[in-house]
Amino acid sequence: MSQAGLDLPEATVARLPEYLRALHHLADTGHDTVSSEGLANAAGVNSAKLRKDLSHLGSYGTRGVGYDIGPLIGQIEYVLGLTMRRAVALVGVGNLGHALAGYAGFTSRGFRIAALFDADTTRVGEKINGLAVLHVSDIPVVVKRESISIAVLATPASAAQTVADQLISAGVTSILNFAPCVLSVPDRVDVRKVDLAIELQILSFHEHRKSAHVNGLNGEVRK
Amino acid sequence: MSQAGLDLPEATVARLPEYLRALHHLADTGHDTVSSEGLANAAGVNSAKLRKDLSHLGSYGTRGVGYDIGPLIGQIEYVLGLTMRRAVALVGVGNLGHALAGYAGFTSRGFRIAALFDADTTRVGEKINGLAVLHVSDIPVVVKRESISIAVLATPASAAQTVADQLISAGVTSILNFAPCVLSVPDRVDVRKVDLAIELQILSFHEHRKSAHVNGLNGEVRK
DNA sequence: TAGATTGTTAATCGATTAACAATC
DNA sequence: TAGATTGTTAATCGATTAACAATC
Repeated sequence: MSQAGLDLPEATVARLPEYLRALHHLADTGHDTVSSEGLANAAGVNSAKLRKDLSHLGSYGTRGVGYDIGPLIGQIEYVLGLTMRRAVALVGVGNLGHALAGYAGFTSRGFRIAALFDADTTRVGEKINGLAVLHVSDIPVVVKRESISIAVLATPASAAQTVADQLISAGVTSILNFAPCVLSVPDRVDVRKVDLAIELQILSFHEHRKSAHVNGLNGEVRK
Repeated sequence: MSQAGLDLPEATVARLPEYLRALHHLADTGHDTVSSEGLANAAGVNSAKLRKDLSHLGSYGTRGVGYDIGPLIGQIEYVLGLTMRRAVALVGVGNLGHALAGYAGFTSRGFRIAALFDADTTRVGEKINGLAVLHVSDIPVVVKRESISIAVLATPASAAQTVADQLISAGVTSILNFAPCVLSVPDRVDVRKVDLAIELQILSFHEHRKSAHVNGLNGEVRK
């Protein structure tokens, strides 16, 4: 009863890639099976949560023994749609985009950077990892030709919405947005956002709380 | 009754930086007040959630009018601990780390990269944005001297745990981890993880589901 | 069989949301 | 005052967790 159209809780979907990474690591280090406790530790969650998550995929464990690593990798990759290598477009090869274009993790974990775009004509033609940077005006033609459905957006915030609109009308239905702004997109398009400063600000909140604690304050009153 | 030791729901903490970004944008474009509906749109959430979140900070709105942007920015920055510019250490100036070292968003949004480290002696001494790369063996001395409590980890996964241990014993209590691995740290240390391949894999899951839908399948059965 | 471990249940917890009284 | 909008309530929803029966 394992299905692709499977409706999984979003929280589970977000953890499956971490399980997958941990399972690959276990496989690489010579393991064949792993207990929920073992895999949970490797993935940084508790074992009840792990078992609950995996139970949504169907039954890949054996009571008293654990999970068969090989088949479980196959099932998670299948559910995540990683049985094909997905083509990704990257827009914006500035500081961050340039680094993302060279990021080995994309290649090793199911993706292929199929096109690079930038609005700056002086960067067009430049090769990164053997792939030439194209002008953003080529987005419609190239995205269609390469059947690209996923894009990584690494432009300045001021350009992000316009580029997103162009990507979407060319056929992109998933966007990973590194620009610090909110994108407005049709319902059928999925957006995930990574904002590096926001991550640090969340940590800053906890630093602030920790220092209040050290001062023995239960609620350092402002002013 | 605004307090620093304030216990906020984690979900609220994670959204405050987004509100802050939207508020700065509104302030920059000449606005003085904004309604919950207006700010919610700018931040990509619904207005009920926004009002609930802000209610935890105390009362900064006026019924019938909206929120005063200036004071609200001040309050959110205060709660997030951004009234001081926090010193950050960055370890690993490879592909991604080099880009992060030059990321303007860190500087403009409350942080100061105070030290760069790498294990590769051939990179030690190299200057990035005017700051020299130091060897990881300098972590204990420099982290203490500069009172650094936040670190960004952009090393290979194989080195991440060892470097994290060194950072923590030098006094770091918050880590932003870009290495694709789980860190084990004491309870007092906060870790946030950014895994670029995982973000794409989550999008891939939704792509897979969308294509199953197009095929009219309610549950494309496997095999 | 005895020991180990999964898969599932049910209780609990936290987050979201609509609705509206309070109030500017 | 009338209109607008906040702050709060209460219902709902989804996620987490401990515990344990099922079963290898």
